[in-house]
Amino acid sequence: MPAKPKETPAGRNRRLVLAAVKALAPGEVAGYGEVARRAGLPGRARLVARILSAGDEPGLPWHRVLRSDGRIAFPPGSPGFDEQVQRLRAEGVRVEAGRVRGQRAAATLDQMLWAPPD
DNA sequence: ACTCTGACCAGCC
DNA sequence: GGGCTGGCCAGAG
Repeated sequence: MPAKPKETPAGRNRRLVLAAVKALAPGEVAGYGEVARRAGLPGRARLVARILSAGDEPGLPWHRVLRSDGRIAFPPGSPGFDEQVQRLRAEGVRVEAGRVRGQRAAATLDQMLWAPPD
């Protein structure tokens, strides 16, 4: 076989992030930081945001990724905002005023850090 | 190489 | 709950 496509660091990170997002089950939501952490890239929340904004990878459940406070990342009223809300509701996620109420939406930091394992 | 800009986050006040 | 600050780092100009 010809030359192997030598994966760049950026390409590797992208692959890890995409995998972490794909791992989210329908109805499950996670914050950008949480996704980054699961991808083995703690502190790289912004990288996750950038990768999602690229919009590649068809079928990627990008709508399951929220800000750490449970809010939609898009400005309220924007096309992306509306679409994300619709997709989430279609999966049974409760969304009110741009805020996700699903149990696992990382309610508050306190709960996130001290929440008992279910 | 340098500056700006982000679908972000956590710590503090 | 709200506002500011510093940290993160990859593209674009």
